[in-house]
Amino acid sequence: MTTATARRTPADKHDERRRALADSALRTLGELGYARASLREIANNSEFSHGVVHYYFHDKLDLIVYCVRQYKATCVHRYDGVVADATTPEGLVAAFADKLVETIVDEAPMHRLWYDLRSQSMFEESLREAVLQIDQTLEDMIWRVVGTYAELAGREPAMTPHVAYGLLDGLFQQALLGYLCDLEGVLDDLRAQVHRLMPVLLAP
Amino acid sequence: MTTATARRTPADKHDERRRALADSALRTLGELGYARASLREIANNSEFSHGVVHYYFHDKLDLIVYCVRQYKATCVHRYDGVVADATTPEGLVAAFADKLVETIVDEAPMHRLWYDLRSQSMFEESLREAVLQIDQTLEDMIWRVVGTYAELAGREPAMTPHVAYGLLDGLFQQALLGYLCDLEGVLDDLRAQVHRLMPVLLAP
Amino acid sequence: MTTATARRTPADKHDERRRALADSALRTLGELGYARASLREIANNSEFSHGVVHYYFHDKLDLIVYCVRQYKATCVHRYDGVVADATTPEGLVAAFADKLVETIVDEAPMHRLWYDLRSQSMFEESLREAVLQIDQTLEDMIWRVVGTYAELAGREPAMTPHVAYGLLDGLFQQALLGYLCDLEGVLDDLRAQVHRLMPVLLAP
Amino acid sequence: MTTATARRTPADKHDERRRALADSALRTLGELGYARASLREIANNSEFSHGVVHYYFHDKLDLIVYCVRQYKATCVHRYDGVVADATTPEGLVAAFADKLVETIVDEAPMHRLWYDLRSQSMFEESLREAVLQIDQTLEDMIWRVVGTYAELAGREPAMTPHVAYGLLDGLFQQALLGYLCDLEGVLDDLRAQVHRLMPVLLAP
DNA sequence: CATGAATGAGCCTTCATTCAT
DNA sequence: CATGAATGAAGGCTCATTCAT
Repeated sequence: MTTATARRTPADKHDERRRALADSALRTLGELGYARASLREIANNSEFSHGVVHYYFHDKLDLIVYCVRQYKATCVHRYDGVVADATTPEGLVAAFADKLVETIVDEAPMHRLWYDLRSQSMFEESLREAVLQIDQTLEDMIWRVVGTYAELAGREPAMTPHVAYGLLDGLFQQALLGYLCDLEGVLDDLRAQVHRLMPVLLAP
Repeated sequence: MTTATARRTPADKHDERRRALADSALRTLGELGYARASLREIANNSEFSHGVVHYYFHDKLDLIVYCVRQYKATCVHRYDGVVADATTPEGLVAAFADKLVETIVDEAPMHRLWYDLRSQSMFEESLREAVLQIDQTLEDMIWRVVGTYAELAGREPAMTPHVAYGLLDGLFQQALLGYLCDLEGVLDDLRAQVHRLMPVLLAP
Repeated sequence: MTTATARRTPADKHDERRRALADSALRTLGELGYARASLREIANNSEFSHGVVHYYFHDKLDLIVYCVRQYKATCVHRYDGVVADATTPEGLVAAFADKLVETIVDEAPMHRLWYDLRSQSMFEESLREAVLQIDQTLEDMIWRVVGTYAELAGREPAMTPHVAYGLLDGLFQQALLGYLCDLEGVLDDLRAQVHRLMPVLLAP
Repeated sequence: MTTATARRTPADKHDERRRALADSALRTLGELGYARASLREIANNSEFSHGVVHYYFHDKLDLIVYCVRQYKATCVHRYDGVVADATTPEGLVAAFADKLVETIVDEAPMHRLWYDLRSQSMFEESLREAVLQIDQTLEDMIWRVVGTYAELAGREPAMTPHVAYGLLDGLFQQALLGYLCDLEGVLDDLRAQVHRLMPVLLAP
């Protein structure tokens, strides 16, 4: 029987280290982007030594994919509360839009890192599998929101999950870019856009 | 009298050279992306020497911005024919959707380069001005399509140019990624999605 | 007979061009020093084209030597007035010290260029002849001051021209360095030092 | 118990490496001067690889400043023996003059490197602090000689440390230049000049 | 004569990766 | 296991010099 105080297996420790390393690396990666973040810089900004990175990750690609996967794994639950707490379609839309705006403000570096990675995957074959997987979980996440919205509204979604995700992601990306460029009003615009878009996603 | 074949001014030659250099560079850039395409590689894949790149461009950023601007300057007229030739709203949508699919097939490397550049601009301040400008011209381009579509349909657009562009760009990006990942049916899907989305862009 | 309006010979024009080019180059050279001043930069900061430099000068060394020679040729007469106008030994010393201070303020870039060149000559064989020649003319210049001073004082110099030049140049160089480093009081110090040193140069 | 042969700390090893690297670099630097000595060449002329130079030094400036500082740190004790062993003023002067001549012969490359660096500092702001510091230690060194000389002679110095250093440095520099130019008699001249100059540095 | 386009060697620096300790 | 020293390829960029026009 495994008790709470049982000695962790080496494999556990290995995984834990990877997680901690990735957590730390995400800060640097989000700040500099994939190409500009050197492994040395990543190690320097962490509590780990330079060599340990290659001990726990095969190479830079391996590290970044792990990092983004780990980050997106938490992302995927960002709207769980929104979905769970919603009682009216309007309320859900409002909470969802607020959450979108909030995450742009709070986690802009993480989001731009994701878009960076997705862009790189268009060039780098070896990134594609991970990117496609992550994109799918994001699509699922969005679809949970849209599905709940449809239910609460008593209507049917008018589009596939893929389209719903594509549309919202396009809007989100534009807003993120605008936010990073210090453009005025992009966050309020995003909120308003989501309010107007959501009803359109449902069949009349 | 100055004929069309009159001696070109030195400034003209200089511009012409930049254009030729950029044309050539776009091939390598589209193949490798911004970070992986070294100026040496770009020069090697062209008829120019290594030094000439620095003779005509101040630095790598200058080159890539010029390249993408030049490419996007032609992009911007891609749908001019679609708009000019359209006689019915359905015809315009069909032609527009076809053109979107066509450019994914024909110019995928250029499109991923653009998304790469836009992602990098989220990290690199110095890219932002150019990216914002280009994004604006693309938005205008899309708006000419939507505006004409509304006119032919005798209805009003239901959203701002910015939103229309954001939505379509989101779809386009997903399709491009799917295409590059050899996913089945993404092109047909894109076509279908556009057919379904366009009416939604108009007020009832 | 050669009139004032006679056509200049090609050789004259050639020399004139060299002079003009050198005059212009001195500005850039004095600003950046030998190693950092590129021929392109020198040409850009002049009214001449890039290629013309190699037309009138064999290479960079040739140019800089010509430049410094030309500058030092005028330097050499800097104290002519001091010498000619002096009526008392004290007056000469005062005027000489003032002139030394003045030239540090007015022509610091030229002086540091000279010291740069002289340092480089310690490494670069091909500079030595020119440097030695210029040093000799400077020594002669200093000696004219010291000689006149001795005459006015009715005493004999107590040291060779070489030593007199070495001592004064050492002081001057320290003052120049201090001046360029924005050290306080270096100019007044130099003046005072010269006042105290000059009598020492004469036999009791 | 920690013995003298105890394991050196990593920091010690790091410093030791820097010292060894600098020692090696000084050879190339003294041969070619600052501008002409590339880091590649410096590495090639050492037992170290190219990359290691950048591992231990931040950049080229960092390296050269460290090198010259290290060299001058030993310089500064060159006349300690002269000062310690002197029993008569004449004896001190003779030993001092001999030592000056000796170091020109033995370490001309190092000395010209110093003058190169000092000249460059007139152009390059970032060198000034180090140059000023080194100059000060040299001034102190000279002053220890002059002070002892005054004591032995039972007289007072007639000038400030700064002036004494300036004068002697001027002479030394001329002698170094002459020596490097293979001029005849410069070393004997220097010796004689120092013999004549030293008494002048003292008040009557 | 004069221009400035073109060359290509070479410079400083960065970096992922390897490996002895 | 972990460290950080070491490597060497590669990158962006500068520049003196050459040469066709």
